[in-house]
Amino acid sequence: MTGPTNDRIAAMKADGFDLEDCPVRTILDHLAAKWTTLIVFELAEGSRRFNALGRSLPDISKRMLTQSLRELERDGLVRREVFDTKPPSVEYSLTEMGRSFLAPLETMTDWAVQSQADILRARAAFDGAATAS
Amino acid sequence: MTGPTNDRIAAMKADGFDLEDCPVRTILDHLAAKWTTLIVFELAEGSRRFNALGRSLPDISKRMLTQSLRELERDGLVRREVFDTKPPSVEYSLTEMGRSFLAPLETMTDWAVQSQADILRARAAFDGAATAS
DNA sequence: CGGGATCCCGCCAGATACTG
DNA sequence: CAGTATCTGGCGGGATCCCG
Repeated sequence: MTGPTNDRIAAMKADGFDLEDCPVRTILDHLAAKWTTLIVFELAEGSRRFNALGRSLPDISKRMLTQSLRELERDGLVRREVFDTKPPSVEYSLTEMGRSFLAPLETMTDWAVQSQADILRARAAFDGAATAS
Repeated sequence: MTGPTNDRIAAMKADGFDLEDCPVRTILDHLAAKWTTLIVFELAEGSRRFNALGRSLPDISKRMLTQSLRELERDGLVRREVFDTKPPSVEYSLTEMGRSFLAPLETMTDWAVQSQADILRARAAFDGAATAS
C-alpha cells in the first residue's frame, strides 16, 4: 500500500523517523515477544538464575529463554551477572530502566485484565455472527 | 522447559489461567502485531475509510490492513460500518473500549519515547562489546 | 472501493544433541 | 549449570489476480 503519505507521517519522517528502526516499534515488538512480559514480571520479584527462570515459565524452551533474555539485556532492561563458581551460575535481574518499565507494563496488563470480560464477549458476538451467516 | 511449576503459576492455573488463551497475552500480541498501534492512533483522530487508512500507513499491504482491522473489530476495539453507496464505502472508528485503550497505549509509547536514548545507548554498548570480543 | 482467494517464500521456534 | 549448533516444519505475510 505504498503511495503518498499524509502530512503527519511525512513530518515524522522529516524528523528522522524510520518506521523500520523506530525504538517505539521495536519496544512494542519485544514486549509482545510472547515471553518478555512474563520474564520481566518474574524478575520484578527478585534476581533469578537461568534454570530458575525456566522453571517459573513452563513451556518455554531453553532457546527462547536465552533469546528473550539476550534481547532484554541488549536493550538495557536486564542485567546478566556470571559467577565463576563450579558449576557456574548466572544471575539475571532488572536494571534501573527495567524497573522503570514495570509501571507502563502494569498499566497495559491492568487494562487487559479489566477489559478481559468485554473482549471475550465481543469475540463471542463476532464469531457468533460469522457462524450464523 | 517443562517441569514443576512454581506456586504462583500453579495458583493461577488453578484459577483457570490458560497460558495459551490468556486475554492479556492475546491483547499484548495484537498490540505488537506491528500495525495495530498505528491503526489505533490513526483512528483516534477520527473515523477513516479503508483506503484512507492505507494511505496513512505506508508500507502496509491491503492484506495486513484487512487482517489487523478484523482482529481489532473482533476484540471490540474498532467498529466497522458499511454504507450502501456506489461505489460502496466502509468507515472504521474506535469503539468506547477502543478509546479506553488509548490511555494505556500512550503510557507505553511515552515510556518508549522517553527511554529511547537510553535504549539506543544500551544497544550500542552491547553490540560494541560483542564486536570487540 | 473494499476487500477475498491463491501461491509461495522466508524466518521463527520446537526438538534434539553437544559443550565448557 | 547455562548455554550453543543444527535441522526442520509451520505459518506469517508479501505479491498477484479476481470480485461485487
